[in-house]
Amino acid sequence: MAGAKLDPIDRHILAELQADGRMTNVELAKRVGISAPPCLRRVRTLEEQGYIRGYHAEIDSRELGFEVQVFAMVRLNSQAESDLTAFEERCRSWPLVRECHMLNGEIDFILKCVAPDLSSFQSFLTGDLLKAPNVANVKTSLVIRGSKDEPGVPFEVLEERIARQA
Amino acid sequence: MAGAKLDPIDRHILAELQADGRMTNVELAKRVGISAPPCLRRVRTLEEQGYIRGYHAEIDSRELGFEVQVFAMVRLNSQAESDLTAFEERCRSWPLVRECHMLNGEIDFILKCVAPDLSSFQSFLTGDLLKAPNVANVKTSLVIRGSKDEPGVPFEVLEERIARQA
DNA sequence: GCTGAAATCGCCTAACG
DNA sequence: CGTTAGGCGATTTCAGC
Repeated sequence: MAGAKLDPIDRHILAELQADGRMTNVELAKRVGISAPPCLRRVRTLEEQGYIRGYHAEIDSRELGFEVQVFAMVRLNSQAESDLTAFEERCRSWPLVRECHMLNGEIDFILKCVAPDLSSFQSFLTGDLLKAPNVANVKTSLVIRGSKDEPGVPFEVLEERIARQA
Repeated sequence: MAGAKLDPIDRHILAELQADGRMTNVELAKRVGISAPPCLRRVRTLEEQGYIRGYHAEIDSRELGFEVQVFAMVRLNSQAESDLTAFEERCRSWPLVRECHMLNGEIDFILKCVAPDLSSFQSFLTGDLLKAPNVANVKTSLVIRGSKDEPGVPFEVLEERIARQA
């Protein structure tokens, strides 16, 4: 099972840093029950091994004037690998597209977009996304309100699974 | 226009902390071109005013054994406000549901879920989500691969807008 | 191997101009 | 906003388990 190479302290460190990524190392060490130096070494190792991909401030995009959030469901004409990667590359170049996921089923890609207002989004939609090569059609849905937003790992589930198999 | 209360240094601080939330204050101060104490004061103010909602380590969920990501499109029978909030509350209680957004159009909610494997997700789907009161139907789409994942604010767009209106 | 203790170094964070 | 300065955290070194 993946993640089993980590001992309980490592998992505790990850959970704490996911909840508060700016915690000082001594505070982190106190919480996970070891002293500061080994705690710091563990954090560095977790970073090097790719368990921690980075640290980010969570910014309120609405406060900064991005009032609109939209999900766009995209269907392509061709699903050849080169066409898929070409579309992915385009998504990476569009700043209003914050996430892009390739899906199975009828929809090829789902995009999470932000925009200052509806008209900005519309001009992106008609001027960029719908004009991109190979795009067959796009269905968009406005986010009325956010109900839950906790990207990351549910450590409760992880611990439960590990406890059960132990 | 929102976000206009912030001067260029504040926006620069936000952009830097979004990119690296664990940067030291002196490093941050150096990058935005002021000395450390006023930089720290600005960060505290941005936190208090809600521009910064928190700091989080970005954890590789696949490395921790969550191999499956799924989008679930949910339609409810009733869209009365009390029924909507009841469903939102349920989503908050399900750890496998990491995001839940209320949408306009045919689909009432879109859920981003993670799970250790397909069978765990299936048991959540049939045992919890589909059995929840008021759920009319659920369409799920597996994430084949992630193409872009940069939650947060596109500061390039923000700066461009501010420059244009100046 | 791992941890923890001590010491150094650098950062944080007041107080003041 | 900058400078100063005292205290605290980060990080290395080294010894012990």
